[in-house]
Amino acid sequence: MVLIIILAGMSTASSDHDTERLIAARLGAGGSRYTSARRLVARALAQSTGPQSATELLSSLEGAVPLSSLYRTLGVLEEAGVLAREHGSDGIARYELAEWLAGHHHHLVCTGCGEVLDIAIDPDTETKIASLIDHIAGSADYAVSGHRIDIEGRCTTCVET
Amino acid sequence: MVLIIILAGMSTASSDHDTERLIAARLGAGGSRYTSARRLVARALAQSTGPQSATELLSSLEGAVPLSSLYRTLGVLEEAGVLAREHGSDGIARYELAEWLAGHHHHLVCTGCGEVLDIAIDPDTETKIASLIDHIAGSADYAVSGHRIDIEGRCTTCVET
DNA sequence: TTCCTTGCAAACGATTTGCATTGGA
DNA sequence: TCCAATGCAAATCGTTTGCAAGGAA
Repeated sequence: MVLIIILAGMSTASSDHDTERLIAARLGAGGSRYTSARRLVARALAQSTGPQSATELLSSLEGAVPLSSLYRTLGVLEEAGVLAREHGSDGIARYELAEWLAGHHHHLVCTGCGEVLDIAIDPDTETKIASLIDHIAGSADYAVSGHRIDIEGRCTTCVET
Repeated sequence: MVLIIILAGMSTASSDHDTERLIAARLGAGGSRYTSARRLVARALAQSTGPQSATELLSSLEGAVPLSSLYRTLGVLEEAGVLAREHGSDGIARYELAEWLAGHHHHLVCTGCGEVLDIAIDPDTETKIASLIDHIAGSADYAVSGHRIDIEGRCTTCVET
């Protein structure tokens, strides 16, 4: 039996605090400040259930960060390795905390509405998959550094239509 | 031992011919014609080693198809299920033959230059991975319909820098 | 004749950038 | 004080669309 866990963001105060400290340090190392706008964006992403687009962040931040600054913030955080950017099937960029902050996980993508959910596969299964993929590294003429698995399907809302 | 095969496009004349016939039928069923522009695009994609962007296609077609028509062609072919569209980490749309034409495969993505290579994992490994992913379907509240695996790494050119 | 298709140019929307202003160490 | 960060407006760039002309059945 394989278990998957829907990740619902950092939940304990201590891990939140930890994350903040790690981000501040990472930014500081690059000569950047952990300003309030950056804090707001990082917190919003730490609490989301999946990658967020700039527009989605804009509305959840309720105008606290103007669009151009939001993009610049996302750029800085990505540059620093705090965020990972990806593009869904709609071509819109979505951001989430990098794996070293959020943990290794995969995505459940709804082919209907485009919603993306973070999922963690149970360690045993993850180990098996990782080992299969590692084997592949041996035969590819590539310096393999990671993998990403998207599972496609329809969410409970979209499966009806 | 796990083998991977870099797919270099349809190579035999018979399978080329087959592919053309299948595409024509698929388009015809939807009331569309398999015109010369569409033929050119489909052929270019059938011969490529990985998904191609509109711009890349534009240059490989050497102006035979103007940009707006190219986009419309890609749209029609995607709509008909002949092509699959995806977005790489750069956010640019890339197209390739749908799996029922090209076969099930995964991608080797260079994190340096963004190049994407189609790879087929040997059937044994693919079966193992597919079965693990199928198991996941059992516990997710999603109607799972497929999966995609991207293996990230650096190609021989980019690994040096 | 009747639709489908094409191609130019204009429109769009997500993202980026120039530049003057603000703010934190 | 000094350099990073901000925010507005304008610019980019991939992509889409309106519309009139061309082409196949």
